Amino acid sequence: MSDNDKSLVSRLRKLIGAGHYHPGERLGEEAVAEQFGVSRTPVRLAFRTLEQEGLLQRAGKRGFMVREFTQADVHCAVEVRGVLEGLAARRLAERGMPQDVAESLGFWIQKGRQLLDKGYLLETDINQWSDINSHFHGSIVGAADSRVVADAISRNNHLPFAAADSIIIDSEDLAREFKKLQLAQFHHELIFQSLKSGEGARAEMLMREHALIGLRYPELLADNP
Amino acid sequence: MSDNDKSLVSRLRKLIGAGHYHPGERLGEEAVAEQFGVSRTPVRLAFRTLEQEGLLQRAGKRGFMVREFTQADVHCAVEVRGVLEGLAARRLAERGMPQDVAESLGFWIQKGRQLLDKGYLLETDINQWSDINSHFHGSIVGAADSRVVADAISRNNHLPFAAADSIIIDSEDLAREFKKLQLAQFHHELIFQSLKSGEGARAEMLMREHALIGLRYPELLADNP
DNA sequence: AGCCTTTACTCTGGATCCAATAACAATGAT
DNA sequence: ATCATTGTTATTGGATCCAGAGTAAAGGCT
Repeated sequence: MSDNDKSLVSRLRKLIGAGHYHPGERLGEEAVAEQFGVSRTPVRLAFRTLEQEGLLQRAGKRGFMVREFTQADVHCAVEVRGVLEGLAARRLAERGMPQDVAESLGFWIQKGRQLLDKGYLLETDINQWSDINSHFHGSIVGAADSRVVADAISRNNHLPFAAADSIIIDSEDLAREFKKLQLAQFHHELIFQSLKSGEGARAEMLMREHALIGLRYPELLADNP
Repeated sequence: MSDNDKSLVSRLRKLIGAGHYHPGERLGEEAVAEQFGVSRTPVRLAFRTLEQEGLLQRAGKRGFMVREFTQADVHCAVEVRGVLEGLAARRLAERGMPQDVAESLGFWIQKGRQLLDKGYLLETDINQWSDINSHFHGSIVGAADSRVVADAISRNNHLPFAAADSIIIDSEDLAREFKKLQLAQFHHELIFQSLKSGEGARAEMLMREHALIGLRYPELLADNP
């Protein structure tokens, strides 16, 4: 086996997220165990974890099935992330942002500017943006200084389409995607500003709106003038 | 064994919540297995589940320990519930409340009125209130019609002090507790009103404020005039 | 005497085995 | 012919076993 080093849960998570198993498909312990060249025991553990994460659900009285996600589910997951990250941002603003956090956020904003300043988007920029974005969001959540909040966010992020760095980039229309990232970058700067000045409510609302960027903005940014 | 019918996770959950195991205490699989008269296998499954729920955390490289919760954690968990139930309420208000939901909420509000109308509180009323309260909150979350939101809330509620029906009632001062429940009832009625008239933002804010009732209100409701 | 090394033992993770139960199929009765 | 009941099979849950890793303890070396 070549990739036994990665944990079974994360491998399964990836496969499910990638749509390798069809929604509603029933997963047998034996079958998966064999497929991964492993015994049933770790598979049983993994199934329970994936159930908790919401990727699997019990199929009647016996076994598990791949959970089906509707467009509405995607929408809700993003909105849940919005309110939770909004809470984190508000906490941070109300507590006052520590110096090192401000520096870190400033750094990632700077990186974002550098990436977008050239005025267009390349395929290779996408991963970089994803990286910048994760760090920006991660810094805020981390600085909110609450394991409870952080856990709630990370549990929600287990849904593959809910995580902050899961903006779907359409490589066919990099021009539109560029506009989207430009807007996201602008959001980041506004959020940073409000955090610095302790505007809790504003930071929260900006964060909530920012979460929706992948959902509702595409049509507004279309090319047709 | 008398109570083998209840699942191991829920039994452990209860024990941990009740403080039967000390925070930071390390739990050995063997020990717990023996204590419950069961083999190590189900205990291993249970431990992973409890870890996901946030009640246990990994103790270094080996085993699990009971997670410690600070006062700040309690506060955050309640606030997390606030924003999530707030989201549920707003969704419900924006979609328009179906007739059956309105009837159900009205019913529980009526029950609450009946309980409190006599003007004082008895020990025996506490469980009744808890029941009414769970149903009220449950109806709203259920009617929000989103498994993703409902799951996020229920995962947060696994923290024993975060659930909506975990208002700590001080039997020593039933007069103050009566004021608290009266206020909670009033919140319920306001929330109901805003839901009916489709005031999403108001419903959300009321729900968020309502969550805090167990945290910050006690001192305000003290007896000293 | 203190620190490092080595060894022994405990504990967890994975594999296999056994029992219980749910799904399925077949046969018989109404 | 259809439904019910019974028997068979497949699959899951629980128990035990084995191996590997981690921790603690003891002994030796500086």
